[in-house]
Amino acid sequence: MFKKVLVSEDLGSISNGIISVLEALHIDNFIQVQYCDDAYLKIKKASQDKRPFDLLITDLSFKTDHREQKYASGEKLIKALKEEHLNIKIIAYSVEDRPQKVRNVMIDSKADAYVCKGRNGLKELDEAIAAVLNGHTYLSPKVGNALRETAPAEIDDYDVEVMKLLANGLSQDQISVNFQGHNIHPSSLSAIEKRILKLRNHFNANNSVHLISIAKDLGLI
Amino acid sequence: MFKKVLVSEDLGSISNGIISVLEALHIDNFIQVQYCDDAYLKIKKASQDKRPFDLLITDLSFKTDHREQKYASGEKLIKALKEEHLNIKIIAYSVEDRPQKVRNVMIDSKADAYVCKGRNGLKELDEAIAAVLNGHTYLSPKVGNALRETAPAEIDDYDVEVMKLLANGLSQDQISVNFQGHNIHPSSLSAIEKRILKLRNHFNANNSVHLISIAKDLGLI
DNA sequence: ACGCACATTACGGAAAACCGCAAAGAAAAT
DNA sequence: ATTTTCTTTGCGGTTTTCCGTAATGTGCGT
Repeated sequence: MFKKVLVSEDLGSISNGIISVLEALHIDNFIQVQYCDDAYLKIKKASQDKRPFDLLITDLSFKTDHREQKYASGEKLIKALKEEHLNIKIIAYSVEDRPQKVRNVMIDSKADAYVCKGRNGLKELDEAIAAVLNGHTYLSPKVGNALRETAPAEIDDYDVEVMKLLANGLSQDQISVNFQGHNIHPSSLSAIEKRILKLRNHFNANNSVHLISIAKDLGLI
Repeated sequence: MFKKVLVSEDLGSISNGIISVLEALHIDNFIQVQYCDDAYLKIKKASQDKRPFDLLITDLSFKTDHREQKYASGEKLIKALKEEHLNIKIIAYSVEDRPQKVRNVMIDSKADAYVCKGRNGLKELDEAIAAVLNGHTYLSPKVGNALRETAPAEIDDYDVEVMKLLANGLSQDQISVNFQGHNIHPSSLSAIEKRILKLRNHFNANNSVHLISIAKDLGLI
């Protein structure tokens, strides 16, 4: 079983739940942190001291406050740790259940498991720990098909930026000018139009207003 | 101190946290449910049996699943209970921190306290229980000024309906037709235009997209 | 160098949004 | 009944969005 676990989660009430799972598994060597940066520093330090953590359970979204954070989200933390190929298993524990998000975390950031907070969250977390321990990956049943689904035309950073500017009240023309000013390409009005059209089709939106409404609901912007 | 408490919250890990607070207060007569409808039924039943609950701690948003729910959200549950003037105190416990939402829950649904989930959520929950016990209301510091802010009273149901339809992708023309079909007045295209203009001015929005983006952020729609 | 696929830009027309002002209607006051 | 005021509707003109299509550019393999 895992010997040393780090729990990164800013809501005190939730980490309580995680810890009850750990205790049920007789894991008593665990530490809690509330910021991604703290998690990163503690893991690095422990590794250098030859007393490494072997499991990280982390939330994805953290409320921002006054403290400046280098790793603002769980994804970034996970990706950073995995890129240093530290020998640590990572379980993402999030309310987020959108396939796209799950894909990002599992494929891009390379987490070992993705557990959805929900009615069965703690039970699934328990299962995830067992799976990861045995070198497998794990996905909550709710998002189990996220990786198999036909990857829908990716929504990339460019798309998100366009939608953000739209939501901030810029006209397509202004977005074009904005992109030219920031050397972002493509930047022509025509290109902006085309991209918005692609997004509208992708989300089955009738018009720009509808599109931004949907994107907001999905938490894309 | 409260004698009998109901906790309504669909995320198991969070209700664990709530319960640890209750236990610290030596309240051991509590029941957990994961659906608003269950909460309503249990409270009604207990009241009829002359063993009423005297405190309800409830989340606001519940993930939907296959089960049809009469009360889909915490607000509706709170409002229904308060309208029957059962003698029960109610604390809303939510991640939501938008003033408009807080106003709705406190003023419209008539909750006794509003606690934001967050780093200090459990501590504040503890304070809220104490306040409510003494007949006071309580707001998390983060949303403490939500009720004092200049209430945007001039946004009425009609305005909200217009914005909802806009957000759902209807053109101003289609909204006009929709209103005529539902006998809502005014319904002319010109009137819709004028209303949207008023809303844009009110929220300092550049255009309809911007308006709907703002309205979503404020929780109006 | 050439052709080919794909990305980007350009353009023109129809629809919708945006904007100001005027006409018509309804309600209230005198 | 008439005036006054406010609400609702109508309308013309400009800008922006929407949509199809065409032209240009760019990278890549042969």
